[in-house]
Amino acid sequence: MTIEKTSLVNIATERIKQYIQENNIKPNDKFLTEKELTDRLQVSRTVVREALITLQSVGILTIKTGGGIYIENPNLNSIKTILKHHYDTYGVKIKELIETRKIIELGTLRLIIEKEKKIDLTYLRQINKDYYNAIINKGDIKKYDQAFHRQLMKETANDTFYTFGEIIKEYFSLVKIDLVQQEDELLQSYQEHETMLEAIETNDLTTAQQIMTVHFEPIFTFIFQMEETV
Amino acid sequence: MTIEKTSLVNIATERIKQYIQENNIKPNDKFLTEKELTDRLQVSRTVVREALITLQSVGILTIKTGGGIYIENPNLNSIKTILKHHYDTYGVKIKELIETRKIIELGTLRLIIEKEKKIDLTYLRQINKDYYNAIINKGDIKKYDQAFHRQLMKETANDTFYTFGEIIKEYFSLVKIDLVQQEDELLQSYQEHETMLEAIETNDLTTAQQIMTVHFEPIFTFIFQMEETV
DNA sequence: ACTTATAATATTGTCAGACCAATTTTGTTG
DNA sequence: CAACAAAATTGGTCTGACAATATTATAAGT
Repeated sequence: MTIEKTSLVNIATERIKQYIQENNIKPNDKFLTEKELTDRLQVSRTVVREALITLQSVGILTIKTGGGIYIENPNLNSIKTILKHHYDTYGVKIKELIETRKIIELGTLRLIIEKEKKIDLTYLRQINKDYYNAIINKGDIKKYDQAFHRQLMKETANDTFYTFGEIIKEYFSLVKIDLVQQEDELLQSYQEHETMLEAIETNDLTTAQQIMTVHFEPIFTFIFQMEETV
Repeated sequence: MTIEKTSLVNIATERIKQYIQENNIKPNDKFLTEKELTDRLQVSRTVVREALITLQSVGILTIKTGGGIYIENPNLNSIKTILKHHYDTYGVKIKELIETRKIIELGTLRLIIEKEKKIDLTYLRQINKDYYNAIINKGDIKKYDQAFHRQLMKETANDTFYTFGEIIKEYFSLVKIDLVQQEDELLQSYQEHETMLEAIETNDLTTAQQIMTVHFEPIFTFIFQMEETV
């Protein structure tokens, strides 16, 4: 497919990846040392090191000074790092990002409701109650709002979707939007959460998505105003 | 946030990234040479090289043998590479991936229809016509089907969404699904495309999404059968 | 026997210098 | 001016050395 320019580092990198897969080496396992790799691959330590650094930077393994090399956990942190640089360097159109986020949230509702299995609404209601208390007591509002939406995504019982959702949320969080909301607006937000849960309970996708759309409106309004003033 | 263990390579990597951003160096621009970097950063060539390789592996720059170092285009190919390894090593639940894909496609329709601006339906109809001909003449069916869905995503006029969609599609393409469809099924697929375009034309989101759901049914059926036989 | 402190060893981090390979630049020639 | 050749530039790989850190082995004390 892609025409890879052959270099010893590239070859070494591929062979190491292959070795990890074929030998079914698990995350957190200790990997071979640099010396063992130079012996096996018959290349210089320079080449081995550059290959290892490449693999480290894409989150496949971690190198611990003096401690050896280990297989990294299959989190997608390296993707987040890439997106962060992408954001810092090229920026992103905030409106586009919010639209994307909205699509994900609407999709979350669809996946939940289309699933047959009933979800744990009690926990979601608990989170929303914490959210309510945070509003009243001037607590960490954002924390519980995020927890609510994250838990919704988890309830899709779709790890793939959840992972992509997390990546987009991470990307989203790079945008610092100071959406100062009054208490009454926040309470309405709390109420929308509640209504959404009811809609989920009755498998009413249309209503749930409608509420979610409303839920996103303040932020769209905010962006619209920002773009106007500029 | 993250506690970075200080190493010269890490420092060099960060400083190079910073340099790129501060000096507003554009993609495809020629960057400093290894020598210039060793002079500026006052570290050995080894450290500079390892930093450069790190940055290359996350798609920030490319190193051309003998030709110098260049700023990479802001594509997200490195993310695709990471996902590919992730897929090869840990696999993915196909059903989850298809669900995710479906959410994206449904979101595509929403974004298009919620936009005020009219889209270029002529081009989409042309692609679908090519799709039709491919079916009749036993041509490259998949190609035109993919082109159709990609063009739809483009019409959202949301680069961020499009990019994420492409990443998911790329991830999706790793799964080799041999969905052997008969000519009549393919023709129905063609017809669904056509109906979708009509729904878009009349801003009928509900119908458009309904057709898209139907459009995905054969593949879900296929997966369901596969899971049953196992 | 068990813990703790210390020494020895292993492993990664950085450096310097050399030579090779690919590319670019320069110079020469027609 | 164009085409080719030579030289210079630039990245690719190797070797050997020493430093910094982590791990392991050893010895001492209870």
